[in-house]
Amino acid sequence: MQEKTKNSLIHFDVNNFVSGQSVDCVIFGFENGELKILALKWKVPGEFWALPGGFVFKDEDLDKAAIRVLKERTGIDIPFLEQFKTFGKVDRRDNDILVKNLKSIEVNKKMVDWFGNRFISTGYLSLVDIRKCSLTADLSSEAIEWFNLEDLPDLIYDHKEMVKTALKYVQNQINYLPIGLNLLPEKFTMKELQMLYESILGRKLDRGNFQRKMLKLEIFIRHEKQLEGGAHKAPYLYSFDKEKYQELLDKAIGFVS
Amino acid sequence: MQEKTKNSLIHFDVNNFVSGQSVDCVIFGFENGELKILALKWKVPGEFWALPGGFVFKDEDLDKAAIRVLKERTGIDIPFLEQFKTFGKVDRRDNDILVKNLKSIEVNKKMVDWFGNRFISTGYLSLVDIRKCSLTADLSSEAIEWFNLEDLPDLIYDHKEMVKTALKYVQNQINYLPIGLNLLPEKFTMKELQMLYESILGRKLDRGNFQRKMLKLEIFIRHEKQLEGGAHKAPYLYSFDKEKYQELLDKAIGFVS
DNA sequence: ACAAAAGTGTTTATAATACACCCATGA
DNA sequence: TCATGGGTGTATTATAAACACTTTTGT
Repeated sequence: MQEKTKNSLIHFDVNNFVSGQSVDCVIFGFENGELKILALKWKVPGEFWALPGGFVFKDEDLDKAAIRVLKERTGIDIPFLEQFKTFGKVDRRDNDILVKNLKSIEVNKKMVDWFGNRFISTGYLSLVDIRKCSLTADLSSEAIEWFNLEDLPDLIYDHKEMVKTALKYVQNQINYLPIGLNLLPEKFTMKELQMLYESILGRKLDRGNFQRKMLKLEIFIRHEKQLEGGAHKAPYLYSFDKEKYQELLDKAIGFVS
Repeated sequence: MQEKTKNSLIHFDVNNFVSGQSVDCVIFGFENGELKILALKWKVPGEFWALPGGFVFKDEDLDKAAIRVLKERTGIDIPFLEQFKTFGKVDRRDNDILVKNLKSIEVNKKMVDWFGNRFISTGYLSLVDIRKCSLTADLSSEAIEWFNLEDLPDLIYDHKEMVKTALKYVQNQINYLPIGLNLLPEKFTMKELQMLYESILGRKLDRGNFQRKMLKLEIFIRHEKQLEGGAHKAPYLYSFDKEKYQELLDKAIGFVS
């Protein structure tokens, strides 16, 4: 894009956007048995981390805006994000940080007005396989990084609250919806799936019971054993039977209604 | 706030509002064993029914706006509404209806622009006791009415979808949260509570099992028998033990997290 | 042979479901 | 007294939870 300037914020035309409305994305990733969250570092002096977020075009569906914004800001290209809550407190944006940000870029009057506005932000979430994501921070970001839940840095505005809410949302969903299709590699062990569940729920589960409960769902295909491994019995490899997985999703959603 | 902006569409000053953002309320009521929904009829030629909705003041939290809008448009004064989803499709508002509405009022340029805008609307819901509600339609409404779910008339825009989504939301919640405190009269029979559940879930439940399941929650106070009644054994009257009810609410919410 | 982790089985407790029985009441 | 609906009991099945036993594998 525009190479001559260091910050892409300067170039966008506020007239193209719905004023006062933004979207923010909570992206959960899973790797090495750990649940992680994606954050961007602002290109301003100081340590300002934020969720990937952005604005909504006037002729764009809100859901579509979330997908586009995520793609633009992180490089992650996924066809669906789940809306989980809209954040509408008047003072949800911290003015000090805002001013700092504005000063760091070549502001014009219109931009100041735009950023000075009160914004209502709709939160979207998704769970992704970290290894399938090639991250590309956009021009307004200095860094992009996966953080473990426990050592997530301070986030600007109410973004920390967004993360908490998103996590609760997923924890709740996990009770009646299958999970893992886009989070785990094609083939995985039951141990890996269990670690995913444990990292989302934040507690240990019984190995035997977990295995039986999962297999009873009948959404798995069992493959040959994996050869590599430690000094122990080699575990089976599974993959999702995508048809049955989708059926279960549909059934569960239908059941709720 | 602004006194004269209070009720009528003609008088309100669009400058006071966040542009492009609205709230709509799905209010469920319960009476005579039937679940009902509140709708307003627009003061325009034709039959245009809509959910009670409105706009958000620039210095007002989104949650607060929903409470105020409901009060202004229906007279219902409740301290809390539950946000369930934000509707952000570009074409969610039907332009024909919109134009009809604009023509029926004394439009000025600013108003036309305002209503011509694309609006993103956040849906809020609540469950209320119909007998405790004294309804007062606002000046922009010709009528206000409770409708049975089955004979709900056509609603404008995407309001029918909002109702469906809200209902699913409540059906889902009922599985892990107690319900009924603000929906039933102070004293009620188990039969009445069961009818409430059945009307929300849309299916019959077993009488004996329902009773036992409820009583095991230990959130009820059992009173003396009701004297009136048909040719049968008089049922017990119950009321909610509000402390324990709240405890259960908190516990369930805490459990999800 | 042994430790480690996988696979599977057993036991117990709890919850869901279906339905049966008796009781109180007004007509 | 009898039909009606209310309160309660029981038997069956399903699910959850805790934990034990056996198997495979590399060292």
